[in-house]
Amino acid sequence: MKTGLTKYQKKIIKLLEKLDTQISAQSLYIKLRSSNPHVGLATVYRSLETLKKSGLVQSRTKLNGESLYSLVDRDRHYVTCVDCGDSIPLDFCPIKELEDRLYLSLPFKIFYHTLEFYGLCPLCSQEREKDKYP
Amino acid sequence: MKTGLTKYQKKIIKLLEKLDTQISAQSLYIKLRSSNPHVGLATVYRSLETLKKSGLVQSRTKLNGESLYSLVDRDRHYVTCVDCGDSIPLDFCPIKELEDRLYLSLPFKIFYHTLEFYGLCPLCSQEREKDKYP
DNA sequence: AAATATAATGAGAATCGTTATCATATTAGC
DNA sequence: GCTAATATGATAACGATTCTCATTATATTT
Repeated sequence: MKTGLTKYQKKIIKLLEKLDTQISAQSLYIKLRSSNPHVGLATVYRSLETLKKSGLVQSRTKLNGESLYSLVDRDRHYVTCVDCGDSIPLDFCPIKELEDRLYLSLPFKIFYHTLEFYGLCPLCSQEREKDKYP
Repeated sequence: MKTGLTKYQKKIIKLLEKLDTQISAQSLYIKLRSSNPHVGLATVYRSLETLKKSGLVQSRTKLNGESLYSLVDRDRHYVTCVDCGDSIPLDFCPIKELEDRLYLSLPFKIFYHTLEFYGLCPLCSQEREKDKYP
């Protein structure tokens, strides 16, 4: 057998496929434990690291420093509030075409991209107005 | 005097203007200390946090979890190697127009955006080839 | 200007996600 | 099956960031 992927790397890929959402390493660890009670946290981090380097998994970092992982083909982007940290997904990606052009023009083998917008969500915006005129 | 910015917030803005590059909170702290020997690290983090929330400063997160800060108007983006972590800047931004459209269509007050491409840099790509055929 | 309230600061402890260590277990090559 | 290489688990260590709290500076009131 020569898949190049270890036992847990394969389990993690499967899990990410099933979940079809971004998830933190810690949460992934919890989920993995329910069917593999002896798996260690380090293994999850190591596997994700390897999968990232092999171009199968991508990550984005939340404002609090936590990383969220997903399969590379999830081309989804977010608008994030700098105040409360909440993210809402966008329903389109304007980058695909550009990525293809970059792929040709740079000596870089591009696996994926992240695109995020940061600002104030309606609620936090509203809170600030309240504070101004109490 | 009613600028809304504290003493160190102003110093940090000045410094970021002068540097005209992204910088970590820790490095900013070092630089700030050379002219303000008693400043505390917590103040730097607090100031950056406040400046971010007020839309004057932006940050992006490196693969190792460290945040880099810059003034919001630096519309620069990067291609980052998932292997060595090195980033090279792009000399254009394809998002500006989109951001304006988003600004109108979303109930979000958008301050800035981040856009990053991840993949393998030429060197790391080469290393892997070597490993395959040693 | 003095008195009081409010916000900012500094020093260091605490937190938390992540990474390194190392002994053990598993897998791959022969 | 035997040996070498790789993966794993438990836990310690790490590092960036945040929190705590006593102190200081700033703003507001009198």
